[in-house]
Amino acid sequence: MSKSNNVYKDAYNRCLRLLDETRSLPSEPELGILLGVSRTTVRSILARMEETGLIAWNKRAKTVLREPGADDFFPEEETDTLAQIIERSFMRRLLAGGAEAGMQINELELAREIGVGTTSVREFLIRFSRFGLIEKRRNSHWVLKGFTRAFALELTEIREIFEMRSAAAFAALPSDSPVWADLDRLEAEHHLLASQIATRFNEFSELDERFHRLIHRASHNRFIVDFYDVIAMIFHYHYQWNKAQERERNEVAVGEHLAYIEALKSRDLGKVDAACRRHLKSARQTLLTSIPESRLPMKS
Amino acid sequence: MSKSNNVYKDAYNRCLRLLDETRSLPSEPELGILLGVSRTTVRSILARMEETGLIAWNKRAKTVLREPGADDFFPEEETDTLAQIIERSFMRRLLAGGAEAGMQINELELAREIGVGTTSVREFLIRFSRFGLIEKRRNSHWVLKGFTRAFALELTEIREIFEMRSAAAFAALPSDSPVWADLDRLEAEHHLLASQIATRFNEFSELDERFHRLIHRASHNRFIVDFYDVIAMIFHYHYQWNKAQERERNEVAVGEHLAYIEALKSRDLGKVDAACRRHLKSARQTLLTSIPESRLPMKS
DNA sequence: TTAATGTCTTTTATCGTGAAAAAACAGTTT
DNA sequence: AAACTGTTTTTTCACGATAAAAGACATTAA
Repeated sequence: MSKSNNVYKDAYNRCLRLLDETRSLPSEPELGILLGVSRTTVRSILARMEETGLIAWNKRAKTVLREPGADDFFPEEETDTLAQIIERSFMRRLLAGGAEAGMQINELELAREIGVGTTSVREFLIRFSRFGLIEKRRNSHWVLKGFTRAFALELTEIREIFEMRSAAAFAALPSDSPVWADLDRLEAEHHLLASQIATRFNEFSELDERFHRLIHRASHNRFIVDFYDVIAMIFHYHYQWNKAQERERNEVAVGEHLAYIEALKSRDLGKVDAACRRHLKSARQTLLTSIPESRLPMKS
Repeated sequence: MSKSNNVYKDAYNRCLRLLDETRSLPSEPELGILLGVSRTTVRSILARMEETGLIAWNKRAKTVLREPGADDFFPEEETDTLAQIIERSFMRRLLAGGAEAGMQINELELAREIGVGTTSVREFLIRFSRFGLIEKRRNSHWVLKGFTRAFALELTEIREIFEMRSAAAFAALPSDSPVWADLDRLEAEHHLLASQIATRFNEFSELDERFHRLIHRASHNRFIVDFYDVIAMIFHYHYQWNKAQERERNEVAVGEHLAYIEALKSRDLGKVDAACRRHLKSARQTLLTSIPESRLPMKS
């Protein structure tokens, strides 16, 4: 097996959902843009839809024949990228404990264990290395640096520097900038979530990321924007891993975000500074408490 | 051809230089540590040295028979890593002009042009992407963002934030920290270089990097330390590219470094701040003047 | 009994290959 | 003519294979 057709499968599933809404599908190029894939993939999708009797396809005419059922969809797990599969698998091992700092990472073993080629694992590790959790020994193995207290502190230190700057830049944006409308929209979403926090608390994670990314974008600095990838990745797995008091934590965070948004809208730099600082401090605290007391570092 | 033996060749060359200094070589493991390679490679080196009559090798006895001549060395270009070759080639194209922002990068074409496999090019591009000069379109090609004025400004903005912090942390280090000795050594090297600036000005680049890395290490933050890789990479090629007033520029920079070192040693945060700021400002200026006026950005 | 050498095994670095997906080209329809 | 469909070419993605290099194990010398 050379390359999985997950792009096709994922796009196919998304296309199925489109079928509910219309009587006939748009042109091939239009569908390509809609689904974010090439026309080649669109045509494969259409071909299968015709085969399974979902649509009648003749040149421009693509008429919907029936509503898609549950079996028409490809299984979720077949729509993931190899990179996603490897990352998930790797992070599970990393967070599941037994991953001592200083431990060496074996490409071949990882590849075999996950059931993929070594090239994909190598490429993943190279991409992943920018998160600061692993390091390469020249001409030799990778070394795990570990998800330690030190890591969390270094990460949050930079995060705080960057976010304070971005927040200040955000507040200084002219009032006709479109970001204010984005902020209003996010504020409304926060209010909505706050009112339904008891049942929807687990949706905060995604809102959190969108909110902070909006702020970081105001820095107009690619290094600051890109650094948020590190934070997002860590928080993503952290949220999945640490479910203790999740509801309470998220409720507090929503409140902090609302105060932060309020401060931004006031454009008062002092207030922005204070609100931002308060939120970042509690975010750091949350992250730190989830990290087990570090064992003694190994001799390298 | 599957893998070049540049590790062996490079280590061989370095080992030849060792031959001048002694009558007999140390044990295999010791040599391995000295050269930074495995014993397997050491044995290949010894085998060849025996073959070419450089040494007599019998178990522990490795006696030098003759001084190595110029032809004993492997050609310099055969000792480079593939990664280095690709990087150089890529940077040449990037800096040689004709590399408009927005242009797409073709892995296959690059690989063919350099004469290497696509895997190596892919891995290079992934590693290189953290420098912020290129970006990947999902499931598709890479896009060149260009070595523009905006890039230089974003880079220097972060550099300045990080270095000011690191410098302050450095100055706060206890006097029994070994870094002060390192600083003294670097200061002496600066003085020496200053006195011979007319002929050795091109050696500044390397000294510059060592000096700044020493300071950044005081931050004890892997993200700050790692970020210096971006700066080092840019300055490395910048130094090679922009030879205008090289001597003058470096002479000024050496002076600034010496003032900066002086300030650090005084441990006076105000002085450190001022000296650091002055140097970073002129470094930014130097970088900016070397970038051609940016053309209008392309429509994406 | 420690530390070296000699030998064998495992892992990394790199390539060529082939399927998936994108992109380019050519011919049609409106 | 503009936008679409049909067809062909090119590029990306991922694999298995192989030489270089590292590492582990067994043996021998000091």
